[in-house]
Amino acid sequence: MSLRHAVLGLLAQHPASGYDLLKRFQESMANVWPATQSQLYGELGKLAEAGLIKVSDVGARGRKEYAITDAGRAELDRWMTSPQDDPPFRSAQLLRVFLLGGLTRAQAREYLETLGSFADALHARYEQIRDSHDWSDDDADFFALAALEHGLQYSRMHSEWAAGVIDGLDRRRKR
Amino acid sequence: MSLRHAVLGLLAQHPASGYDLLKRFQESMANVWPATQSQLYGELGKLAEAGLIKVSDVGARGRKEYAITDAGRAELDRWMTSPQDDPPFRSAQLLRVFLLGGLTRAQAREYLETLGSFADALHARYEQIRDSHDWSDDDADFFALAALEHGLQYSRMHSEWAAGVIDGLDRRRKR
DNA sequence: AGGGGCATGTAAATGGTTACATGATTAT
DNA sequence: ATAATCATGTAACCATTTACATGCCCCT
Repeated sequence: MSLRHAVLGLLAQHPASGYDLLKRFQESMANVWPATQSQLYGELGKLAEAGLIKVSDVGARGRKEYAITDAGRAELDRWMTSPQDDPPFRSAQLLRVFLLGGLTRAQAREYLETLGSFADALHARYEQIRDSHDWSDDDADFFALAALEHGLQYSRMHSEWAAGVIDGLDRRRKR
Repeated sequence: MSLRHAVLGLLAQHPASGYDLLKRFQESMANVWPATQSQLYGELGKLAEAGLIKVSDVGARGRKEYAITDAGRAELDRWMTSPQDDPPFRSAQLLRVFLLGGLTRAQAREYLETLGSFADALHARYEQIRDSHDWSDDDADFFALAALEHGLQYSRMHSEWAAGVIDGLDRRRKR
């Protein structure tokens, strides 16, 4: 149900076409909630059918501009204040950690090193976004930066955690 | 594809019935990859049909014990060393952060406080698991503790991050 | 005239959620 | 006897992924 609300939230800022939304989406929210082009167009259709958005203009090349309706605003508001029914946290990386005992020590160590590298690469990517984008001081950018900051802190933590587990493994081995 | 491999990984440790697996699963891996009873039984059926596991024994009350096959071991091994095609990270909580600019300052602040409280509650739950469970010093528990440690670090980081954003919001307001 | 970007969709398959449904055994 | 626990499944629905498919408009 989250993509639906992401779309609703973007349209609450101002009307846009699917194509517009896709671009705005991919360079911001897609980092915390990936979605494909087909999914986005699918949601637009469903939202329109449900009366939460409506076609506000039709332009060249069949471009359809959508605007949020009052019902849509109400639904968005409901969702914004309901973090308690968000989908649960899932991580295949951590799932694998539970099964590392079935691998050799060398393989387990290698896996943890890979996780560390992934986290470092992600951190670098986030830094690059932070430094290359030019941020305004409006609310939207303040919150986008807050989300980015979360990514920076998390990738750092993740990398350090992996290093810590490797240390623990090495110490274990020596006993 | 991850639940499938979680099941395979548990069966690689030793044979078990769906019912056994469900219990082992819910108190460990379910924290990083939730799954329901129906899903688990469904996967067992599909895995058996694919020849990755087989029924190794049938007991009272229609109890079916499953064991991993060689093909299953091969598939597990492939997955264990392929973190690069894990499903992407998703967080509805962070998605909402991007849309906080559409709320009043008070509402945005309240939302961030809620996130902080959720994180604190999660941290407490993890501490409780750490302290109430009695851990052996075998590999399985070493890695389960490593995953738990990740949870502890993450919930702490998340809470502090939320507090930091609230601070930023308050400072912004004063200018 | 042709290429790149604008613009929208459909279909099939897979995975996850929720709700329902049933029955056997064991311990008190 | 009866309640708790053991034990397995089905069905409908929704979300996500992947692949396919089409065509217009603008700039050079």
